[in-house]
Amino acid sequence: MTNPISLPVLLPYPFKEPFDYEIPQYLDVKILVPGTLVIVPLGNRKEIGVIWQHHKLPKGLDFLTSSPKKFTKLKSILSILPLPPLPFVLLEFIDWVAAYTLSPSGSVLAIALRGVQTIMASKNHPRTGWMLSAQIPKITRNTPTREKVLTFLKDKKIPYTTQYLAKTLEVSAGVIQGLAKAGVIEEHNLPDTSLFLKPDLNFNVPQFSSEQQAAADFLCQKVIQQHYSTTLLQGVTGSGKTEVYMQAIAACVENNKQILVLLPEIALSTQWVERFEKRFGVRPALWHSDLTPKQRKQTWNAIIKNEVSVLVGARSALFLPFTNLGLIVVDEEHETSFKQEEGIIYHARDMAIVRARLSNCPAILVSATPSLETLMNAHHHKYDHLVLNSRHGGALMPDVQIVDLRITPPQRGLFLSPPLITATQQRLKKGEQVLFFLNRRGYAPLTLCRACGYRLECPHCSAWLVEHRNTQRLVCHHCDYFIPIPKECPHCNAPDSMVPIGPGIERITEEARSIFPDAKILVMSSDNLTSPKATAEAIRQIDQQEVNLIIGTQIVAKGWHFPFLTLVGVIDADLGLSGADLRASEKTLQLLHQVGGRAGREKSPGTVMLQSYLADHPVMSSLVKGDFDAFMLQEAAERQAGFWPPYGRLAAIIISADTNENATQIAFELGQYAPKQDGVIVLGPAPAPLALLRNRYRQRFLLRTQKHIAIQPILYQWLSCVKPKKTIKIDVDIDPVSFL
DNA sequence: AGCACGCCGACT
DNA sequence: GTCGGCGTGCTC
Repeated sequence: MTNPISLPVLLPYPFKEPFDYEIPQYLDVKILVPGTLVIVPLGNRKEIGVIWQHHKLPKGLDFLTSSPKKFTKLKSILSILPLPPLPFVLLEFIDWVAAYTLSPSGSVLAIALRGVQTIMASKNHPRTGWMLSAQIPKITRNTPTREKVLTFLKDKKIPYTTQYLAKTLEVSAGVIQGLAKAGVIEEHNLPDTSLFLKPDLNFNVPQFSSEQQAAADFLCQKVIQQHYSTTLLQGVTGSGKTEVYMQAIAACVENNKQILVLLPEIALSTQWVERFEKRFGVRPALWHSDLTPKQRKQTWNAIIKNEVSVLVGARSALFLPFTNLGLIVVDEEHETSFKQEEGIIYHARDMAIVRARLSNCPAILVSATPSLETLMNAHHHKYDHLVLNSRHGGALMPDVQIVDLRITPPQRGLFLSPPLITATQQRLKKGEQVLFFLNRRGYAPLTLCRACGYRLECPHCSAWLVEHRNTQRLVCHHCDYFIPIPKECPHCNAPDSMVPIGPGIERITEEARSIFPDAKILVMSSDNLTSPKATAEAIRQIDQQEVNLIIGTQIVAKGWHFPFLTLVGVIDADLGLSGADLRASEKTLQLLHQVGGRAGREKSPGTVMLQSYLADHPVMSSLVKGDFDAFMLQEAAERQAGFWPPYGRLAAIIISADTNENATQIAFELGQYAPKQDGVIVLGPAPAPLALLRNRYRQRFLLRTQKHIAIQPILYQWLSCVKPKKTIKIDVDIDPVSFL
């Protein structure tokens, strides 16, 4: 076979396919393997691209037929970046994700290159330092300053930078330059920071119960086999799941393979890193959107050079150029924040499994409350299933009680019921911690005029404005709109007539302050914990028992370990059950189970009190009985009948436009071409639940197919029937989890 | 994505 | 008459 004269190059921009570029004489074709990072001309600019290759995608995802080449005059590749090529599996993975999510592969590549781009911008060469030369030539002139430098470097095993030498030895940079010129010292690359030290596997091996040991052994076995597999590690809250899978990480490090751990939120990484450090004596590498460009570049480079063994990160870490991946762990697998909702819409948990399959390595999904999809896969033996039933260190599962608000309601206009107040007082008196949970930010979710009934609504979204008393504002939770709290009704001008309806955590905090005046209260919501640092500080205050009453939203339901917490009060257990969301029950159960799981994780037993008007709801009885799986199986049975996920495939099409007319018009047009075939159901068009969002009018379709029917080719064909104006956007959400 | 080109309104 | 708004289309 003769050498090709051109090669496909994929650019990190919304292009469906790679472009072809000629290979110039001065570049060796043999080193231009797929994955090689190159600079190519694009229009009148220069861009980073990647030598691509057409991958055969599995049935159902192979619908993209590449268009016949019409370009005759090709431009040339300009140069090659001095970096190892992207690993082959990453290229495959990018094409796979692009096809699955119906996005341009260039856009997916852009996620994978978010660490390399800065290399171009910053002219940072690898940092170098100085060491004594192997053979020291006779020094021509030996000055005191030169002597100082030589004495310092005498037995040094690592290089020191010019800057460091000049500063600590109080000599000028010229002295060092002079020594270098004379050949007395020579330049060496600095070792790539100490960020990526190898874990010490025996640093602190935990004591395991027999149940934990068996699970750890099983996972280690999987890691040693190095084949694709997925294991669900399901352990009740506080069962020591993390320690168990860290054992698998150890086995993988011993195997000299890389490990990727995905967490749903960067806020959790602080506590996770601490646990990791306690176990292995070093810190893992980190990857999330808050890294500085420098950290990003360092980590990316270290990954592609195979210098990192363990990396913990958020969703986008899936697209890092691991060359030698041996294990992927998805912790808190059920968390909906694994679903990326903007740009490329993908579910990191599902894509993690794809990545593991392509890399032929095991994946571990970890949760106390697995998602229905995962639980069903385990039940149908698609996944291995490990269960940890008892809490670590002999702690007991919390006692869950329903506070029936029909029988013991709070005082009028207030939200804490007498039983919860009494229990809280008892716990606080004993020196224990209490948590009030309400998944609602702000003071009150709705403000209305007592005189005319007018409700304050966001002008840009179909949503009420939420009062935030701390900042004296009414804010929209869907866009950045806000107004000062009005003194009079904007509609009828009645003075002092605006009243807050319903509770948010600010209001609960106010109530708690008056009922428990001596309590040391800590509020935890995304409003006051705006950085991982602030979150870490809050966790520290809880850990050190500087606070004893914690009032929080969603954020407290994460995998925190609060050893002194013994009572959890759920202010409104019914919240979340009202929506028409397919997953309303599942999500509520998971959330309440997780919050409840924060209680009684050490010596003192914990209690969970659920304030509810729906005491007979199956979700409530499941929580009381603690039979999570039974409820989920019941839920699954109901979905099976209608081919809802996980028994069928679901995709949402969201049309958004500048005017309602444009949105409905294009929705109508698309509706004309709706696919009609057996096993395929189209719902819509209908206004999306958030019919107006950020000034965009939204219409929605839901497409549901039976499991054996690939949904992507159908969508691809359907959507190619219309070519909307640039101002109208059509987004596809495969496997939607949110129905807004 | 970024950038050029092109067609309409409101200015030195 | 031009300057510049952004809607549209193209990049191998």
